[in-house]
Amino acid sequence: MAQAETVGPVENAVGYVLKEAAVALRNAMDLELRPLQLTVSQYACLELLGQRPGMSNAELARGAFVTRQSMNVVLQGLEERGLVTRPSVAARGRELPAELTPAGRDHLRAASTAVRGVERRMCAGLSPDRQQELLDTLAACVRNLDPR
Amino acid sequence: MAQAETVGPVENAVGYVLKEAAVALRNAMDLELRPLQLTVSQYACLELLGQRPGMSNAELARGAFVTRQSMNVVLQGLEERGLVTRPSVAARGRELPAELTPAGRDHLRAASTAVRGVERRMCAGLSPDRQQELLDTLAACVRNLDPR
DNA sequence: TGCGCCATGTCAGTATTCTGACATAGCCTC
DNA sequence: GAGGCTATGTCAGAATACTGACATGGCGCA
Repeated sequence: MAQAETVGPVENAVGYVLKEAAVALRNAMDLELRPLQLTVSQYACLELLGQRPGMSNAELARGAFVTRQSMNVVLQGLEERGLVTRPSVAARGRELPAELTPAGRDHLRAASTAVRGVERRMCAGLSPDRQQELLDTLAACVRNLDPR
Repeated sequence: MAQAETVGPVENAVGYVLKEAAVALRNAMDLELRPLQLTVSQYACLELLGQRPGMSNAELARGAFVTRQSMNVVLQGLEERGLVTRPSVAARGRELPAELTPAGRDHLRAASTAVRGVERRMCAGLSPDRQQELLDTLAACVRNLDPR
């Protein structure tokens, strides 16, 4: 729309569009998860536990890109609702391996379907090759930023 | 690494990697902007104003993907530090067009350089064509999610 | 064995952002 | 001109995530 000025409009900056896409995805997910009474963070926690039961709080935090403290709040909420269980005492070290309850698995199944629908909608019109390249390119960006 | 289970590991989901990249970028930007005493939101506000002076609070909020209330807090902080000015009364309607002060322009120049360095690092090893395709693909994702 | 080092869980406080609500100004239609 | 509609700025409150700090458990090395 507008002509490039000194350095170019923000709309053409990779970082800007990346942020825009992430926000759009989050909003769309939030909308779909609201009927299930789940926040995006809570869903992320359930999904991670569904794919790898027994993850500790710290592992879940790293997997969901939040701090241990934040993830602990999420876990407490899920525990109170009976979707997740954690042993009260650590069997080894200090880690408390979390697991889904049957109710948690049910919730996850519905949430996972909803989220997968959002992803499908987001990638509509993109060929499998193009989707794979998006995945690879984003992974390369992460690697490039990771070291420092 | 791990074998695909029922639906595949999260690491292969577009949404997951998108979030990962957005977080990595935000952290990297935060690290570069910290010496300048700027948060990412504050930088976004300055950058938008630098490219289009006179934007209102609501316009800036949309441009930075936050609410009007959040952007207002950001603007107040920048105003107190003398980086941004706003008229005390609206000349037309209720909009208060914001503009950079000379000090704001100086800050923006330094911040912009730093952020551009981060983007360059993020896209290191990606051909111009690949960068453009990333931009286009992300824009397509945004469009696909936007309607609803 | 003893020590330093790192990771984990947790407590407390802070910061940032959001949702909800309200009054007001411009615009459009009747 | 009157009324509805939308957009804007703003106030208040809640939710969420963060930083800082601490004690504890496992691990490696002298």
